[in-house]
Amino acid sequence: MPKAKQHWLIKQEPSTFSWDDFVADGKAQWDGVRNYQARNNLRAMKPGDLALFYHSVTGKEVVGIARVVKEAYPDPTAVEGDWSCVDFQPVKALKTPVPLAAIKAEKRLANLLLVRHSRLSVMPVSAAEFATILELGGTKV
DNA sequence: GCCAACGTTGGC
DNA sequence: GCCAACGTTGGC
Repeated sequence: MPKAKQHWLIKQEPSTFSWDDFVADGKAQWDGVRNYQARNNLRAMKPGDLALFYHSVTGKEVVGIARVVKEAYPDPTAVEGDWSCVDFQPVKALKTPVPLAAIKAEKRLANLLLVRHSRLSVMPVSAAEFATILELGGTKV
């Protein structure tokens, strides 16, 4: 039996790497993570897992869905330390982006780490939370 | 642009 | 091992 898919949320400033850049490239090496908690989350990802793509700072909204295509491997951009990255490819954009304000207003998302721990850049999301955000975004996988 | 929250660093 | 200082992130 295959294990149930895990769900994640990955954050990026669109001025650095936006959803549009991601779609244009067709894939992304998610490198440069320098936070242990975020790194450990990257390492827990399996190919096929789905991740919400969130624009921080400017935008502040979930804009799309990405799929893990390669599990964690050593981050080639790390000059020192023990860091990892994974590869994603875009699945689809949300029909309607889900802004942070809407997430905060939704009771079912009160425990979302994005709200409770706003500085974490890679975080797990429960299947229910994932489904709720897709519902708010008017989108099905 | 400011500030709060958090992680990391370094002195003791 | 504690804690103050500092840097970074991200919401407002």
